[in-house]
Amino acid sequence: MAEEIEQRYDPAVIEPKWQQRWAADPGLYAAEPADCGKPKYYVLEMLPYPSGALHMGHVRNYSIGDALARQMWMRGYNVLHPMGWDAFGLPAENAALKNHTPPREWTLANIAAMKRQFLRLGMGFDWATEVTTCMPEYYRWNQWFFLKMYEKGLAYRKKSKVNWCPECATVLANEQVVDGCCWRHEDTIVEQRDLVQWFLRITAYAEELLNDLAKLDGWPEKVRTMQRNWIGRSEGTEVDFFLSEKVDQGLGTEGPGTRGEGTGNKGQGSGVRARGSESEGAGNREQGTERQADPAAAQRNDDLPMGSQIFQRNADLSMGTAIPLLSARKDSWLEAAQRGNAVRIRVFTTRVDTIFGATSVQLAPQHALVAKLTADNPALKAQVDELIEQQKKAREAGDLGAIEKHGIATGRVAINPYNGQPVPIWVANYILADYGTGAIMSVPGHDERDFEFATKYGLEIRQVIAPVSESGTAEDEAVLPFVSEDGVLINSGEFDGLKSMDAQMLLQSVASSRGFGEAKVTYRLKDWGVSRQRYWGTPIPMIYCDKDGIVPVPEEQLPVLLPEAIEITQQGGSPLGRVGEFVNVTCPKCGGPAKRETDTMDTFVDSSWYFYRYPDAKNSTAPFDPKIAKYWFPIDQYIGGVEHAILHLIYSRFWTKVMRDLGLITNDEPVARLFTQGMVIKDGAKMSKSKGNVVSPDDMVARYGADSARMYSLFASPPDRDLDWQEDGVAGVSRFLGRVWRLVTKYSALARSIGDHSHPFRTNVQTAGPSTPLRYAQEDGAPEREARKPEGLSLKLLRKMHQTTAKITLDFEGRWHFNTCVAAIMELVNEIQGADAQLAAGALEPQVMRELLRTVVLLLAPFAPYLAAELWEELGEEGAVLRAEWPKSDPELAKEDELEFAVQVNGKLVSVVKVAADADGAAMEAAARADERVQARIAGKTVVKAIVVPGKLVNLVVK
RNA sequence: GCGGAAGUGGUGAAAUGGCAAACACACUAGCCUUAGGAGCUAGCGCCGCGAGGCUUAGGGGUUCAAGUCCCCUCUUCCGCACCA
Repeated sequence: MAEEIEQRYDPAVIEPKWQQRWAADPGLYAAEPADCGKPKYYVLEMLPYPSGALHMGHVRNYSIGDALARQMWMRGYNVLHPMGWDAFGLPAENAALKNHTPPREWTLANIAAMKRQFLRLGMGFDWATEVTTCMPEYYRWNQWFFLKMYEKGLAYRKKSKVNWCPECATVLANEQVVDGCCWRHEDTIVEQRDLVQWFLRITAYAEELLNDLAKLDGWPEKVRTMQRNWIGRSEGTEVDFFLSEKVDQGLGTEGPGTRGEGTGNKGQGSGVRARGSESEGAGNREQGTERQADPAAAQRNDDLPMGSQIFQRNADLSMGTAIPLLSARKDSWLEAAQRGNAVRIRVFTTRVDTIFGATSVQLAPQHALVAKLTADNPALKAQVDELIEQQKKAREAGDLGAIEKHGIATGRVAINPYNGQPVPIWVANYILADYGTGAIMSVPGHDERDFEFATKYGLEIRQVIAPVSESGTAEDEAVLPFVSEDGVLINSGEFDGLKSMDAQMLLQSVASSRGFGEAKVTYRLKDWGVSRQRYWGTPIPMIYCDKDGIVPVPEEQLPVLLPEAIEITQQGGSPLGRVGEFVNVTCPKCGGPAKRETDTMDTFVDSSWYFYRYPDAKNSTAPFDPKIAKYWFPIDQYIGGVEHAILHLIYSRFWTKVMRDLGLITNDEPVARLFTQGMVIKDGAKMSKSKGNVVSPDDMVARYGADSARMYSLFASPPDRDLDWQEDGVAGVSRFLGRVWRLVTKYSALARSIGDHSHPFRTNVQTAGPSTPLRYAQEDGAPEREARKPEGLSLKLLRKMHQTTAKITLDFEGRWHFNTCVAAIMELVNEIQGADAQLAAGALEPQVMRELLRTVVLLLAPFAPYLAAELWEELGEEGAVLRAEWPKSDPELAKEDELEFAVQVNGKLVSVVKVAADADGAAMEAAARADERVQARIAGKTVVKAIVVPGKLVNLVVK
């Protein structure tokens, strides 16, 4: 009786037992040195933030990575599988406010708690290489990197408009603003503030970050697309329009930064006029003309060689002659404007070929020139302020794209440098100050947005691109706006007849040679603002001296330690600013009194390079040894949530390139293969406290054991899809593991009874390296034996076993459908169990039984490590199952000797027929025609055609 | 609006263009009794007593053959969104 009770699968007994044994063997999950002779495999899961408890998303993430790591160990690789803590960050400060626990204490306690969870889950991490980013041993290297970047001009300070989260009381990077709100506080609208901030010059690598995406063929296309969009490269042209009057004698050659005082008086009342102009059609053009202050511009028509044929219409472009001719031409109005230092309005456009269709210039409300133009015109300024307000509201609501277009005519006029034509200057709420130059030329004939705007305000719409007909000639008729770049220029003076693309190049050359523009590549990506006005982060190692200005902390003085025992508040700027002994230092240059930077670094700095630290985690003289990094990098497989597709992964790529240029590493990219797993959801919704649908891993482990929780998270759906957590499913997996346990314990004595552990039924015995997984290998030292062909039940079960092994091995190689892997093991176990009556009667030789049970345990080992360890021992095997050799599938034994195939008549399934496995197509067809049900279907009809797919099916087409 | 992914039983899901629904969950019936979050047997897409027919969001197409490929529509999720 008592014995019977003991014979139940009880993870609550098995798992703690093995957890203890593993804890006593710290080398178990340790990677070996580079010269171990094995191929390396670096498998990494994204490190968690130590919030205090793991959630189901973690369990899933780490179950995937751990299964992979374990399988690679079994395949003989030198596996690095580390873990660490993304330990800086705001929640620690919030906790400090709430509970009066110092952030450090709170964080370390959380780490301890979560580490216990990891250990209880049986995750195979090498804790000897643990990295905790809030420890000085780690963050000193953040500071070191910062100094290196400062030396190379990659870290710089500037005042700028920044995203400010009132809830966090700190600045956010662009990447951390989601729909106008804080990424941590979805309901908190991000404000814009002017602050002096430290930036990392990620834009210096924009081109490489973009181009190298092409190399990352082991990354999901989705992530690459997201990064491509985020970088947002756009090729175009910057062109100066000239203000037809001088705003300020002394200045005016800059674009958006133009300074100067508006003359003001001329603009008075123009805003009112703009509204009135709606009914005037093209009247604005006249308005511009009459306001022209530069007499030279009035001569434009005489200056333009409208009829001259610098190159022939529709003829091939001859740049070589065209450029010098055009460049040498002298337009008196242009010369006058340039000589007179006329104020330039620099616009960015990707369609400079449409510039003859520009019928206005549109400025962002926050464009520097707008302030000058409205300085003496309160009415106009009030209207501009309204546009700014609209833009701000739209930005906050997150739907800048849906903003209703509003604009105001300034009453001023700008001159198109290509033809001297005046166009009115407007201010519009759909123009962004921080993209391009903050100003555009509006071409309503060939741009959707400009068309909408021009229609609304009655601005002129002029067609300058004609679609090309099939015969290659220009068609003058087109529905406007015609936005295609597949067209030829019309109404564009001497450029008429050029193809759009050719015209872009030519117009660019003309602009640069005549000094009013240039080709320009613009990125959406902005430099990475890393200053945070918070305490719990890496102090920025900079000192401000009245005499010497900005002075970097000398390298030998690192780390700049975070002071302990300070009061955390969210008021009055950075908490460090109130710690006198931290702030007040002596200047490293002059020895005089100076002050430290009191901002800390964005925590994404920590996670940008933490994985380089793992292989050399104890290094106290460098962030890591380049030789060690060279061996381990790039990471072979990185696994994490898709929510890090932009932030973490683009920063990490940037950091890698910087480290490469510092000579620390040789790889261009940190990660060869990236896998983004799906979310864990419950009842169709993301788990969250507010929805009350959170499932705790501790609960699951307590009720069903770690193996069941882990295996369910792999079984319930393929890893890239979302997983719906159903507790009944966990129970089902637990029952399955119970069946395995009963099966193995029932026959383990039999399996153990054989002293000779060689395998009687291996047909193509040969030694195989880790990279040839499907080949068969003999166990170490065992003598080769004569192959025997198994029969009957042995054959049936061994065949299933070899088929299962092949399927799972293949899945690990790439497809990663671990759900069907688990299902396959279930099928195998079901089949063995289905023969239990025969097994109990002794139908199998002990060797076969042993081989079956042994293989089941080995196949289970990546998914249910505790049970596998227990049963491995139960089978009398020595050593860790983790280091046992992954089973090899023997194709001979996996092969079926009977073939079942479908027979269709006119594509409809009629029968299923069996033939010998080696039957050819003719034999299959004959067997198909002989089948009764098939006969009934084809009787009295003619078989027109017979499609035979060997090994698959026969389809008889009849009439 | 643009781009991407997805849509299959009561549920999670499976299926290199070749027998749709493997493996589980839930459910139903029966057995067992150590009455368990246990085990075993059988059933379980829909219609139909049955023979048989129908079925992968809806509609079209390609093919001997389509859940799978192509086109259109609908729905859900994700990303991007006046980026000039």
